[in-house]
Amino acid sequence: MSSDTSKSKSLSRRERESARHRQEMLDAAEAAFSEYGFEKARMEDIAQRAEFAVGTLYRFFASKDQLYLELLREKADIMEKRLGEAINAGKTPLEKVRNIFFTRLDLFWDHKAFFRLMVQETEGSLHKPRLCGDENLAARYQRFLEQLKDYFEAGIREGEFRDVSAHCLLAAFEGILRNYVARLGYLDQDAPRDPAEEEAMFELFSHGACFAPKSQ
Amino acid sequence: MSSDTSKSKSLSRRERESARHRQEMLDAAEAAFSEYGFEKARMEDIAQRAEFAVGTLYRFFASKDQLYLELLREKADIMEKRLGEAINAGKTPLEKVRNIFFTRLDLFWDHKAFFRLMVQETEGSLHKPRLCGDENLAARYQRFLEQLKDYFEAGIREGEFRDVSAHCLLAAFEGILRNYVARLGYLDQDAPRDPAEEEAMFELFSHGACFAPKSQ
Amino acid sequence: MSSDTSKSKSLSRRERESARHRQEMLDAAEAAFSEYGFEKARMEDIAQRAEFAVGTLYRFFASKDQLYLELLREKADIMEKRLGEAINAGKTPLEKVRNIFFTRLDLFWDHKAFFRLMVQETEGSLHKPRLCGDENLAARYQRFLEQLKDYFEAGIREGEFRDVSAHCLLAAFEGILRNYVARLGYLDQDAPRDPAEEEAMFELFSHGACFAPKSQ
Amino acid sequence: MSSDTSKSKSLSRRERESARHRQEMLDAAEAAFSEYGFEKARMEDIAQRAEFAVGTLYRFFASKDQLYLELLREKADIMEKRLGEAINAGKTPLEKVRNIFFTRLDLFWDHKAFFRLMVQETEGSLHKPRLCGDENLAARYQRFLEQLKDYFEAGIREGEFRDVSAHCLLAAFEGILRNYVARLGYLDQDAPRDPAEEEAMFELFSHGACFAPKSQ
DNA sequence: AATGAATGAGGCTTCATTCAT
DNA sequence: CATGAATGAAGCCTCATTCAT
Repeated sequence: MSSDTSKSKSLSRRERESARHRQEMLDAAEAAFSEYGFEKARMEDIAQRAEFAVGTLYRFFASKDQLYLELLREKADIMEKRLGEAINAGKTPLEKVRNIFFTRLDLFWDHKAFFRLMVQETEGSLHKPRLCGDENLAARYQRFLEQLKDYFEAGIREGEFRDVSAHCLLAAFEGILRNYVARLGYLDQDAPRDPAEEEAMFELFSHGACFAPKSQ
Repeated sequence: MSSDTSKSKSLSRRERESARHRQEMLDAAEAAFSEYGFEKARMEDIAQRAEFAVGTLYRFFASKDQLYLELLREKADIMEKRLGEAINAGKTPLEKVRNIFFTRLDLFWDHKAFFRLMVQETEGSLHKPRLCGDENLAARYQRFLEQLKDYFEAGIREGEFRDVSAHCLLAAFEGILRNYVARLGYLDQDAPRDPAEEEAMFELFSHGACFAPKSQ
Repeated sequence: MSSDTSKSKSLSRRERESARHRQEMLDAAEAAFSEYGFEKARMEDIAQRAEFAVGTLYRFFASKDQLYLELLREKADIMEKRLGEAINAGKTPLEKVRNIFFTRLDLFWDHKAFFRLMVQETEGSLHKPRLCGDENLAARYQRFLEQLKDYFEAGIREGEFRDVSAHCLLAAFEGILRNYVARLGYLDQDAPRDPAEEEAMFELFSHGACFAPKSQ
Repeated sequence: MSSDTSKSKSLSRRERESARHRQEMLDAAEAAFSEYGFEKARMEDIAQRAEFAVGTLYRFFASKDQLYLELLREKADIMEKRLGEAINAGKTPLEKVRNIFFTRLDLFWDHKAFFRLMVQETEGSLHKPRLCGDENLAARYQRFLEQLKDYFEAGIREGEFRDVSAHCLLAAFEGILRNYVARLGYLDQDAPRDPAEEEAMFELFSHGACFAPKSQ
């Protein structure tokens, strides 16, 4: 990854340019897909945003599908990395879960366009062929969910979570988080970030909407 | 709403046939859109499922967009009606909210294909032109959300809900419900209905994932 | 094939039209491919010649390749049929060979455009993927050549042909015939049919360019 | 024709390099065109085979068409030269014809890839614009055929050939030769050279497939 | 001269929509 | 009303050619 120190400079002028262009295309694609959705976004839209000709896109990505896939992969890598760190930073399961919650919100604010895209395309589409590349993104998300479920299970054993089936916890967690993000990405598009609200959402996840029942 | 008793009898042979055909087309459209998504579903797919010719579709619906819209409108009407009844059946805000939760689950199990469709197309797409017909479905959903928010606000005043901002309550509620439904519609497609699980989800909404803090 | 006498008339209006249109497209394709070659002929050229829109071609043929293939198949069927009859009409191997020679010339004059096409595309291209459909046309031609070779072998045994290896006879025969046809199809495009010349060509095949060596 | 001895020495280092590169490109083009055919061969294919960049091809050849043309010209020069020598080496018309036959076979075995190309592209394509450069290759081949025809005419006058119209002799000769070569270039691609077979083919040209008729 | 990234016209194909029967 | 063949605009992709380095 960062191992070409000496020679990289000789090969680099071109290579760096190339990498930058590739990134510009991915960014343009992110914007276009996010705005129009995968189907409606035209390769020419993307090319124009990236300020390249259509043909140039095809020097970097074999097809529209492939471009989409690489975009997802790139983002997934970033998120997996940051989430991994966040998870490690938490000691107890609850801490881990909490870190996941807020890190995903951080990620949302850093990659808003991409989350719009995810919301549009991911929700029920994880099993769509388009999203199933070699390293299957759906599977990646599934794996992440499994991991998350493990924390819930651990948390239950350790008495941090109530004794509800872990996959219900998971569903509630994901639901609250994803819906909150979807709302911010669409309906309240221009609302600024509001830490208090975020805290409230997590609080709702942990303690619910109602007052605690008497005995317990 | 329901019946035009007097006039229907004179024209009815024809009218009833026509209405039946129209319904068959809507059903076919529901199935096709749900399976392929809006963009990928072809008018011919729909025609075939409905056992009509393509041209015939156009006698009933001006365009693919319009067909989609009318499908959504039809379903929205059904849901609005049943939800209205459920709401009326509840006395307190909490009861209303609870009824909404379970009635929407009932609706999911009665209109699975349609919910798949909603999950695919709705989440972030409510503002998409396609969905914005004359009577704006997005607006309808918004109106429903406003109403729901009112119940939360009332519930807060009446001490049934904790004193969290109503729109956070709303977001948590919608998130948990929608995500649960999305999961059932996609990942666990063949799982049978599980009332205990549904109850658990609602319980998570009301009392959260963690044990109640001591003092409160 | 010819079994739908009674009912065919009711279904036919459309079906016959359809068959006619299909044939018009095949004819247009024959002309276009023959004039420009497969690669350079555009689907739009074909559509224009057939006086249809491009899209209409695709109701009948799945792709340009497929259209080409069906064209070849259609012609191959015609030729196989007529050649079969010609072969049967000959008693001795020599007669069969002679009949093949002249029937192929008949076929040339009846399907000039197609022969131009064959000359362009067939010569060395029989093994090209494009030409290899389900019923492999290259294989069909090969099979025909095998059959022809059998007649040469039989003719050798029966003393009608000189004792040269049959595949050399075959090569000479095909060479003379195909080259003659190629010439007529291209260089002397407007020359009228000349039976004397045809006879001379066959005579050259049978007795060669030089006078017979003395003793033999 | 052959050498610019004086001037070549001053510029030669560069010039020789340049000439060598040009030749490498022509060879690469020969290979690519021969394998894929003119249309399907990409300039990049050629560049890669030649181990140059695409742009460099354009320093030597103005266009793909031009490159093709120059390739043909180069080969045509070689062949014309060798055929000229072969012709001169023959005393009588028959000897000349015989020499042409075998020299063209020699040329085939020395330039197999090119003959594959010829077979693919030449047969009926001599009148194609692509092949019609300034010095019109079709015309060159025509001129050669005219010359060949002259030998046949002379041979007829001198009693070496039977009294058939010279252009029929020509057609038979070319047909046998070209078809034999096409066969070797495609179907029996890996067959080794077989002098006996070659002799048999020429023998078939001269004395035909059948036994001589009694009286003559 | 050499490079190879960038260009963009042009081809194939799809599919919503129309219309003659 | 029903039909389904026909239409043609629009999208994806390829590749000959150019040009800044």
